[in-house]
Amino acid sequence: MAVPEKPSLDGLEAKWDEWWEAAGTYRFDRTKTREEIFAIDTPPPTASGNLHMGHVCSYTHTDLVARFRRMRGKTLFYPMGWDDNGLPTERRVQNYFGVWCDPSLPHDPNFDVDALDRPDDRPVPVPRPNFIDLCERLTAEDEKAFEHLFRMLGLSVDWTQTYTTIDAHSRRASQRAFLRLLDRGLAYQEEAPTMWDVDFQTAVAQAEIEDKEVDGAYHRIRFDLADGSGSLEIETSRPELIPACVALVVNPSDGRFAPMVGRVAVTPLFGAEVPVVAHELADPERGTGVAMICTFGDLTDVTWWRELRLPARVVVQRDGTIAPSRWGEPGWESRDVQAARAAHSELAGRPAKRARRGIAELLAESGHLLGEPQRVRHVVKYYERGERPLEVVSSRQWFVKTIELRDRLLERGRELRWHPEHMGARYASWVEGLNGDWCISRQRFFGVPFPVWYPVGQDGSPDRGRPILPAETRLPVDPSTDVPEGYTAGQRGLPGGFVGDPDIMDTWATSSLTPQIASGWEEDPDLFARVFPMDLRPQSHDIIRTWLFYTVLKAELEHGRLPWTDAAISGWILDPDRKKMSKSKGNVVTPIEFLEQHGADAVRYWAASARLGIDVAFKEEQIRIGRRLAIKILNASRFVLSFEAPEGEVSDPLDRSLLAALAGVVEQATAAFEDYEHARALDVIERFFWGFTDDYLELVKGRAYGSHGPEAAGSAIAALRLALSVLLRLFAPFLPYVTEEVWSWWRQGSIHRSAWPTPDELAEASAGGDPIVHQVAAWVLGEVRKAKALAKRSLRTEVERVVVHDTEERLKVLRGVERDVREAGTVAELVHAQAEEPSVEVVLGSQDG
RNA sequence: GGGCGCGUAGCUCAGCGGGAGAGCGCUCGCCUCACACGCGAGAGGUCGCAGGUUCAAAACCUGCCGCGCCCACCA
Repeated sequence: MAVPEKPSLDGLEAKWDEWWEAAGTYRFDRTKTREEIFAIDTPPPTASGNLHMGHVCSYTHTDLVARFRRMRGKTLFYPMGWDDNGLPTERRVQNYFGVWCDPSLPHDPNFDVDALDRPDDRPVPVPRPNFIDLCERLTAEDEKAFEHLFRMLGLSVDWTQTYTTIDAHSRRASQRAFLRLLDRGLAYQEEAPTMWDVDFQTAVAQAEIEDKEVDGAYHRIRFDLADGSGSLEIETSRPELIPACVALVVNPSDGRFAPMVGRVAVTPLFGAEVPVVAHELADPERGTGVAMICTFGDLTDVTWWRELRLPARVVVQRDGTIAPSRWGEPGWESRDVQAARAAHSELAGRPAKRARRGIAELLAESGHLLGEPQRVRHVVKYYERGERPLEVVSSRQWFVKTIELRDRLLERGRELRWHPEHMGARYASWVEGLNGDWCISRQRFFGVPFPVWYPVGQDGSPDRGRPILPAETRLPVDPSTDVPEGYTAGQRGLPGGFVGDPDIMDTWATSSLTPQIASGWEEDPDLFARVFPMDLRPQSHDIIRTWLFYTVLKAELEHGRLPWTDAAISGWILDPDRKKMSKSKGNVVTPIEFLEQHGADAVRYWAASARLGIDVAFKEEQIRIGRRLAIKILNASRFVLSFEAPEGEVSDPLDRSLLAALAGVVEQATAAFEDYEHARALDVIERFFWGFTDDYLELVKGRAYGSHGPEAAGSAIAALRLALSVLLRLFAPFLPYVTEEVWSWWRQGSIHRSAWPTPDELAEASAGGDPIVHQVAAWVLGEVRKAKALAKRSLRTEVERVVVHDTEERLKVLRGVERDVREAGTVAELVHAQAEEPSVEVVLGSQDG
């Protein structure tokens, strides 16, 4: 036993992190069976980003669960991942090395980025495999910094189980999953209108789209009927799409326009004849009740176009500009081709927004624009990282079937245990609102390529209908540099040869496999059987529709089951003004500073006091409170352990009372942890602990020092030590450093591998103990202290006499603890008086300075 | 428009059918042999509003107001 004279929190992080690493305290034990293992699907943080207090908070939440389960006897499968696959890394590598990824270049085995030929300042094109190497190299540095922070924070991760989302293993898993879906007809490619970002020039999925409210204007426009018998009016915020108009639509039940259905209107300026059609989705309440159908203004247009079998006249190009005029060609017939060309030439080449102003002028001149455009604020779809509104563009993309699985996915959502429970509603509303299959192809460069080649026909064009696929054993492949079976490299791109699919997968196509990637799916069947499906997915609520949803989807498609049983959803950390913390607002504080300044336990205390699922405002004050608690544990422990372990056992009613109350705390804390209510567990434990130090310790101090003989002292000391052992273990998940430090003063091994306390281990020592005893004693002591404080006297002041008025029953209880109360309150005489209403009279002694 | 969550002391929040609570902050006092990085005490609230259920409502029901988020709409 070595209790330091002046215990301190300083340096505990470095000391114990090293010790735990050396001792393998958190190492996974793969000899255990599935039932003995608790497996966590740790969120891989984005490399090339920054870790902020939100990460600290949510990763701590997960660690609390891990440590609790470990002490409950489970072996933890608690890996870490780094998400280095995606746009952030791509951009960072481009800027850092001054390169860009060109998948058309062949892999260069002797590539050396420092020896690149740089004739000017322009970025240098780099083959994809080499670009991926650069990504791995650069992100390795981030990952080191992240690991340092997480270690310092005390995450009980098994660092030997680390993976990254761009490494060969992850690419293999992503490609294997894709090939299997393809084989089963669950993945397919199709030329179809999809949401398209005109700046990044890639297709995007519904999950990556966000709404933004922007300025716009409604233009009221007149369409004349072809036979000259009248006209219809529509309202649109996108008049530049008039050349793409292929029909006008009204609701079939709308009596106002019933006679119009089936007739033909003429588009203003362009003179194209378009039918007036009817469809349920046309809303009689909106605008004029007549809408123009364009190819394509939004997804409703796509639905109309598809269901009503309308022709396509596409005018918006992939870069967001208006295409050149094609009036007069087949499908672009006009009553006045010259006029159509003239009008179109005013728009061609312009970005949509500028074309809009141009056409508004033309419409005003021609008299088709009715009144002034009406300025409005309206909602437009944006790519989450994009700067311009999304367009709907027709292109060939890979899709994964989701719509036909909707009911099963909803069922899985109900099967999953959500913490907090109401987060399940977000999943359900997302799944219910899905409007199409998952578009998984991206026209980007850095990411997992599709493991697909196409034969090139004699005309030199690839036959996308007959993909050439690699055997699973060849994965991962990069079709831009690898050659399919039966071909030679020289045949790439030539008639009779082959060509690789140029696209890469949505980053979520890989992230959605984290349970499989971490578990060694198809590569380590033994490990897989022991940890999959996992127990817990921890994550924040903003990525329920992406990470959580796609992971459920992939597991359903591949395994027909949930990838985990429980999902723990963390909230966000807001700055003290309750605004979301973000880099752009410049209110992000670096976690490492807080860890250095206050200590990991203090920071963890702050994180642990936030419940799952709720957004919390960041208060540095809360961290200081955590530090205070850690220091208090240090000092209280030093005091308790300053007494030699006694011979005797717990016999005093006060001591038994305390331990009985503690047994109740153990029960409550355990139940709270089981319910993923770590904040409630901490609250219960902490509340007891402060009562323990403020009241119990003061009450038994004298007795422990031997004021009433060795037997009485022995009872107190035995109770103190037992309580300390239990309390340290209760605190261990929250404050791993200080509890380990104290544990090392008097126990063998790591506290984090010791057993979580149970009421059973307190049963004998607390037998017959009644919590009321401790309460009565603390009450009388409190009244005595109050009298001293009100008299502005020192707590050491002698009290001449205390008269306690109370019921016979409680006075009887008091008798049993009287000596402790008198000693703690320095009371000379204690008198009992029976009464219905409890009260305490305190007579202080003469002034004693 | 639909859904979810939240409105309790100056601040952050717990309580969710029978005493209105904690911590911080504030005020006053205390070097008491574990701790002055501490200890003790005090002040401070028509529990968003209005109805209803109940012997009893901060808690349950209904409606309203306010805040946040998710989904949908984007003619």
